[in-house]
Amino acid sequence: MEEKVAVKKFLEVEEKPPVSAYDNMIEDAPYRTDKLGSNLLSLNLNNSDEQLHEIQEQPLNQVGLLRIKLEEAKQENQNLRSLLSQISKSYTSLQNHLHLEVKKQQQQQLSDLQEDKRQDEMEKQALPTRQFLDVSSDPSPSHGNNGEGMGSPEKSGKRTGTELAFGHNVTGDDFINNQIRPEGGKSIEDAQASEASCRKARVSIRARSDFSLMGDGCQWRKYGQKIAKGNPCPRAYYRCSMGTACPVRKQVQRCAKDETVLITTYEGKHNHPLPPAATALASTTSAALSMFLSGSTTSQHGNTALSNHSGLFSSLSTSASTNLATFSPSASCPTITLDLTQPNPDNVLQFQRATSLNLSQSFPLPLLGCTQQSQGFYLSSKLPATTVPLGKDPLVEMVSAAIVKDPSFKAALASAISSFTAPSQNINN
DNA sequence: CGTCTTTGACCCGCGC
DNA sequence: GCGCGGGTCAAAGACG
Repeated sequence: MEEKVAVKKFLEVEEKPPVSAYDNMIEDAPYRTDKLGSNLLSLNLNNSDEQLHEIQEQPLNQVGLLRIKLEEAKQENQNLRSLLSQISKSYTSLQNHLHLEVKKQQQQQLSDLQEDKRQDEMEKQALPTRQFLDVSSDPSPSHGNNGEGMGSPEKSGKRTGTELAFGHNVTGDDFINNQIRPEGGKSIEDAQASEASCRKARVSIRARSDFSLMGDGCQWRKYGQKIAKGNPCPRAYYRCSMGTACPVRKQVQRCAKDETVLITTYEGKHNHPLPPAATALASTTSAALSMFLSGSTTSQHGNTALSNHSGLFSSLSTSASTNLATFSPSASCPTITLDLTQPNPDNVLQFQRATSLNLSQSFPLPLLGCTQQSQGFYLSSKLPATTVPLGKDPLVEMVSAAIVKDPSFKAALASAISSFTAPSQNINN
């Protein structure tokens, strides 16, 4: 009887349906691990002769059924063990790889900085001539004639993307302002407009889900619902209810073409601390948006920062070509759409690489209130080649500590990730 | 009784 | 100016 319960309990863990592609993956892993661990333990404990004898006294069909289930559980147990050892191996090799790449990256950054310094010095030497040319061709007040000397007023404007990228105290808004400022008389208005658009910018996530809401770690209060034109499915409006007067809103709507696809659009900036699950999502989405914003700004203005982001941007652009991430820079409200309905894991990883790169290399844009640079999905065989050292991020630190401490957590995490990378298989089952 | 959801009314921006 | 559509408000009802 106890064994029956144990088997049922064990299977219960596997039956727990994934809520959505994005749904509290990390949050869920410890739960699954705990459950799996305790269930495996109880299975082992119950697998005694005494228990078997007890089972033999039961009607034949029940015993047979239980035996089959027990065999299944044993098989599952074995699978988990092999998975665990496999993951341990990959983890070790990944860690080594990461250390190597981090070292490489640091050396690269150092040489880049030296190169920038050299270029700056050369530009300073050439400046008198250029300034003369600029005054005749460009009436912008920011170029000379402002009585603040040659170098100083341009210092903020002339900061290269590289300098900004490694200035850790630079906010997203500062970054954008700094990028725009050197562009002449309209710079301040441009910066303000950019700031406003940034505040209004939206991140839209498409994910397959049978549920009417995507679990994102935040608490939401519904304040309206509307049938939008061209879509029979109603659009629901939610406001964040975690903080007092938090300005963050989200819209949830099913896709008109495919009702299994849930489109969640976030707008605004949280004014309160977020739970880890929400932080991970917020950082991922804001990183994607910030990259697109910086990419579009730089491409418009032809700033030097482009060279530093081109890799990231092209990487995301490639994603865009596979419909993973698209950007609609509508004048009032730029929106980035992250499509998590694509089953190809390469796409997911590609985006992952781009976002983590951007987060670590450029700046933490707190669009959705992410003040920590926590990336949710770091464990993959295609780990980004260039990231901040593991351990700078509290969440990453926590996860890696958990991995080291508790091997079963690793297995649970792996299964969570595999369910994430193959959403079409798992979510709808 | 407090909190949350529902839903019709209202506001506002945009295009014609 | 008018109509349309998206977004928000707020009263009423549901629920625990």
